[in-house]
Amino acid sequence: MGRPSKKEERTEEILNAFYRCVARFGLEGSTLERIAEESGLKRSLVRHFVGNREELTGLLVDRVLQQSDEQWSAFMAMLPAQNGSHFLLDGLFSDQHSDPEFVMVIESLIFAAGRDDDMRKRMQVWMQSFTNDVAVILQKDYPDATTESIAAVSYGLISLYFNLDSLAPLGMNQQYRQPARTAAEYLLQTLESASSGKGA
Amino acid sequence: MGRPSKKEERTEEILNAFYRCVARFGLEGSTLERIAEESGLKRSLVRHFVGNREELTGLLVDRVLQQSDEQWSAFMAMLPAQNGSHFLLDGLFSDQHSDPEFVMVIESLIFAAGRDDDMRKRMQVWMQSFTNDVAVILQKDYPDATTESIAAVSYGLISLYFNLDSLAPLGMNQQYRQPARTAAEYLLQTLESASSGKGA
DNA sequence: TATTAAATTGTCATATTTGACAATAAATCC
DNA sequence: GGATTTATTGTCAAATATGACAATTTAATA
Repeated sequence: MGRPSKKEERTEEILNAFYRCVARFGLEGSTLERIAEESGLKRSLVRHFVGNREELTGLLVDRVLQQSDEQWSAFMAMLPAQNGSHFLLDGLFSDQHSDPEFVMVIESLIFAAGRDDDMRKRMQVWMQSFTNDVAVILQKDYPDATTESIAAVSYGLISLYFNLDSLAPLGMNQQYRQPARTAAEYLLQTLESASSGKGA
Repeated sequence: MGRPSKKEERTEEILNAFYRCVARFGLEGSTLERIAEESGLKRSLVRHFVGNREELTGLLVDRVLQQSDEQWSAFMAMLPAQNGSHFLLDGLFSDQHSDPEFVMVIESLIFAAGRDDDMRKRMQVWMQSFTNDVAVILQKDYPDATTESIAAVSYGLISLYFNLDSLAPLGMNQQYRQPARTAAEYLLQTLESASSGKGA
């Protein structure tokens, strides 16, 4: 009995508000006051439902990494059996798929990870698995490529993609997306020429 | 007459302390208290010599960008007439030349630039001229390469370099430096094959 | 030594952020 | 309606960051 709990919905609202705040003000700039205002709730309620600042950020990291994994898994599932590499480029470098809020949140978390051991470990794992997945995709298209070249190109593609994120605060994304994509294609071509097989 | 002014030395000490604080705590985490503690001065003195927070950060940005420009200019001046591209790779991707503190400060400034119009403009100019300089170096070695390919490879090299910075908070630099350099070499090779002339 | 200009110290007021908790209101079940 | 559980509001205290300024000390010169 008793009054029905709104904990789940409220937690959802609060984390969404937190997410938006982090995208705009960074993690440190996202005070409980701001989160409360953004979610339309009183600060006391934010504390009541989610807890203190530490628990709040923990839940946000959970949420962001999980959503990122889900979207990435969905993307991977859509990859064609052959030629997934070029499909990957479309996913990483087309204007349409870019999400400025997500970009800024990830940037904020990476930045904050520098001063938070737990967060750093979790982001490391996240980044590592991302890199590995890309390597697997490449290896499938270029089975004859060496491990080193696959690793280099994987890291290269991810760098080109992430650098668009990193420089996002400077607002030069529009200007840099095309060269980023072209450079990514160059890297892929490197694997083609080295590989004997079925490179696209 | 009167007591001799220590403004210059003190300002120097304070900005150095500020620099170290930003590398460790980020810009927002570098409170006047911390800067004072780090410099061994009272907070009142920090205010006395440098001014309020806004002037302080303005001076720090001056300092960092100027030092960066100086070092970059010095590096450019050392470039050989031919084959500067490979010399560039050594400069960007060798362990020895990496400066973790500088990396973190630049990261902090780029990040903060997202919420500071003046800083953003200054960082844009800085980044732009960096990109241009790289393009000029490449064009000299690969005169037959198209403008697009030069732009793409320039951005690619810079991405590989900067991404090491961006991921620095995750502490994976050691792991990623080698693939970064290999990918950079791949990008250069692309220009070689496209160019008819004197590529190394 | 007296004067002067600057360094240095110390203090007060204010705003912000956060944590803790009491008090009230609302919804559900018996 | 009464009991119970939770949402919701409101308030107080502590910590921190900053700005402003008075008071004192120090080091030069005349």
